Amino acid sequence: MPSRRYHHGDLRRAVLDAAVEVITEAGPAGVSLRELARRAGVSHAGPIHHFGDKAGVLTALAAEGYDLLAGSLTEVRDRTGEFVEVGVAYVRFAIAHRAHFEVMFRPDLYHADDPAVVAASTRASEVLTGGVATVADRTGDADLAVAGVAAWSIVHGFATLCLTGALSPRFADDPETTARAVAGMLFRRR
Amino acid sequence: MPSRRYHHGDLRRAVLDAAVEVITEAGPAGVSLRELARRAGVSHAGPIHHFGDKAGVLTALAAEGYDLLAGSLTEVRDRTGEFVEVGVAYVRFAIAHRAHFEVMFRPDLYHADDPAVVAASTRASEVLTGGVATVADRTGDADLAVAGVAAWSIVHGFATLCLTGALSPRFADDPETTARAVAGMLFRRR
DNA sequence: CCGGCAATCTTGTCAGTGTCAAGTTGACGT
DNA sequence: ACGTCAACTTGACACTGACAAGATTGCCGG
Repeated sequence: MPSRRYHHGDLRRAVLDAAVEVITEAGPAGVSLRELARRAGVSHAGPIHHFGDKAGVLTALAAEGYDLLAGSLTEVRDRTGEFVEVGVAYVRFAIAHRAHFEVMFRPDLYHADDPAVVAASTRASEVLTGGVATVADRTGDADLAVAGVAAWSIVHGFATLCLTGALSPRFADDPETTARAVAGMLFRRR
Repeated sequence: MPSRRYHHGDLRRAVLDAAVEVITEAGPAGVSLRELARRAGVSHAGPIHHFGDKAGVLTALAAEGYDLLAGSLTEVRDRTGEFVEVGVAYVRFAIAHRAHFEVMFRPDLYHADDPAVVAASTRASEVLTGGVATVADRTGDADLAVAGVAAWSIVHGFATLCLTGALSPRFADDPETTARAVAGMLFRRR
């Protein structure tokens, strides 16, 4: 068994997977290029060829995260047609893909101006802020754009508070249900 | 002028101030103990005596941040009596004390179980979640605790999105006004 | 006044890290 | 067979966090 072939095969993916592992275990601050290389079974400078530098690894992870998020939100919107469920899906994504999420909103860790990242993040935010038009604001006269920001804010804030452990266990233990209740306070379907 | 006395005078404060500077310039990831020591004008191991380790510096910063936040929220609540303004104050704090705020909600960067931190953070969250009782939920029948989480979520989310640069300039340029509108969508005074 | 003493800061050192330059391997087209 | 180029290795350098040991200083009791 060639446990150490010269060419890895898919080092790029292996490094990203290792990054997810490490971040899950120790947070984004615990990531080191050399550790990722070790887990992927290559020499310490192997990953550089694929990502340029450390920030490049996290850039790829952020782009992948925004892509997954946009896809997930779109799917839920098209399947359920209920805007509140899109918000719940946002929270579900943050918890299921915690490592990605924790990197995505730390622009100081990666190259935030990367085209792939901005494209994917724009796509995700548009599903959220745009979908607002499909529900009734409970006052009926609010600015739709402001409502979009409000929707994004409330689900993003809830997700962040969940992940940082700021919420009491009563809410953190069943985040999806809590998220539905919280999001429902802001919007409700017609 | 003794530009380099052996005893600094208030190294602790100088290091914390330097940390705020660095974080403002390069984010929490750009902080290095040695750089802080350099800016404070002491040798590379000077700060360790006061903070134990690098995480200790950020722990002190987080505790200070939660303290400032709790004080600010309490002051606004007592002065204005309007809950929405407490939310606006939360956002104002995040922007005015960006460096503190960016550390506070990254528990992987510091000793999150530090007594001073948990005490101050509890104090701050209680002002927010507790103040909900003073306003009317617009449906009139929601769980107050859930409403507290919603309030915290929406202002925290908005603050975070502002700081990460995720919002369009139209909203990011006057965050306080936008925050008032966003918070007003969730609650309004009786 | 003065002698220790503890807090404060320095110096030296170590393993670990990010990044670059140069070399090595191997696959693939011609 | 041969060149070529991407993928990876090896080696090096400056920087970092952490620790140990030493130097300096303010201070407090006598």
